[in-house]
Amino acid sequence: MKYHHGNLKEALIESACSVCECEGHEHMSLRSIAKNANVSQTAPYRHFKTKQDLLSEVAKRGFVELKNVLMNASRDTKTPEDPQEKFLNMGLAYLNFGLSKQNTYDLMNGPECPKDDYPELKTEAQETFAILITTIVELKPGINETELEMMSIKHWATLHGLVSLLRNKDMAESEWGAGPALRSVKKDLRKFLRLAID
Amino acid sequence: MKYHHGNLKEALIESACSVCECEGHEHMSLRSIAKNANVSQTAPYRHFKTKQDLLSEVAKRGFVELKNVLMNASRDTKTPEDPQEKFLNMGLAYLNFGLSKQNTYDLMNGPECPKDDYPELKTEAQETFAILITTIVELKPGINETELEMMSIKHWATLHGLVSLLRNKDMAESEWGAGPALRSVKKDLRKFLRLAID
DNA sequence: TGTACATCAGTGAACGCGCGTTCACTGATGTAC
DNA sequence: TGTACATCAGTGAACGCGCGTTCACTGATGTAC
Repeated sequence: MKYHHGNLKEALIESACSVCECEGHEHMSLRSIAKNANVSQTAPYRHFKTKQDLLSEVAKRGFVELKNVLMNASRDTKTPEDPQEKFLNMGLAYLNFGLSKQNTYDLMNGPECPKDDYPELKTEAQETFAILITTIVELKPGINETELEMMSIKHWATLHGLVSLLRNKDMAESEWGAGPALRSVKKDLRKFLRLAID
Repeated sequence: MKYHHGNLKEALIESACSVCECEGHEHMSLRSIAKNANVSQTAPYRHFKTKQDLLSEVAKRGFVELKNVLMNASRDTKTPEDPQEKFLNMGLAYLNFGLSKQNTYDLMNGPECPKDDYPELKTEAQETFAILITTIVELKPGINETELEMMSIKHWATLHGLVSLLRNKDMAESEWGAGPALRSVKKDLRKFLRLAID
């Protein structure tokens, strides 16, 4: 170990991203992030003014990744002339991200990093939403402004809500009520999404 | 103040409910709940084994209230022969609950009170979901099991997701992207729900 | 009805923990001359 | 090229806070005789 790390800022962000997924975003302490980067607990203060500054970087990277995930899903669609299929793939990619990066997803959407305090974070979040809208416009060409807004929110709410329901252990593992339903939805997400998007 | 309170258990639960809404469920400390009930910080231990036991009581009451809210909405529908209208009113009632009792809503759906550890809480949660299902069956009579499951999850996810999106300050107050859309959805929730339920 | 006593329902002090942050410091680096 | 020195990027100790929980206690209540 050199005394001067060389690229500690980057290392801390990566450490924070990893701690976030492993420990959960509400258990991310500056101490554990520093320790995980093999550095003293006060070292982060050379690179970030506050803990929140570091967390917002994690959230920002989350949006960058989600944006890429969505764009890739759209690009890789076998039948690019079929906007329905395109949106379906994007929806699946969104769900997949939300389910595999749960804690990051929460941090991105939670109140811990107020987007008004972090312009870059805000931009990334907005651009992510923009991808969704763009695809919906393709889905229903000629849609008017109000309808477009409603459709966007509707689809987004469905995806967002589904992420939340599917990861709810209490529900998913229940033998009654929501449990079986959630399991059968999970078994064929594509089929479910097709129905949800109509 | 008498030394013996008389009904401290009930008073503590009510205090917890009020602290939950005022401070947020993640800031509920046993100390603040006790203080809010004008009692020493250790008094709760005469009535609850752990903090979690007390919190689960708050969540349970949340479900009881939500259940009532949903049943009332269904019962008070002017045109009981119109299941669509009935479901619409229930949806609005659900949204209203989620938006006005945000912290309780989070506690109910969050991981703080694992439902498997609190059978009564689990029962209440399941019964709440059951009301939703029942109404959907009326909505589409003759619907088969799988479709029913999908419809339930779809509608529930939409409601759940919308609660989350609408209370997101970052989004709702944004001047770009989701902001305007969310505001226009909020302005006419009924219209939005009609579209979302199709 | 009066009293001794077990039990119940409170109390304040304290423990031990983890946290964000500050402080005075030290070792490494780079640059002016 | 060598050296003095400013600056940078780390360090460990400590502060102050809030938390859940435990402990030994005390005041109030109810009940057996």
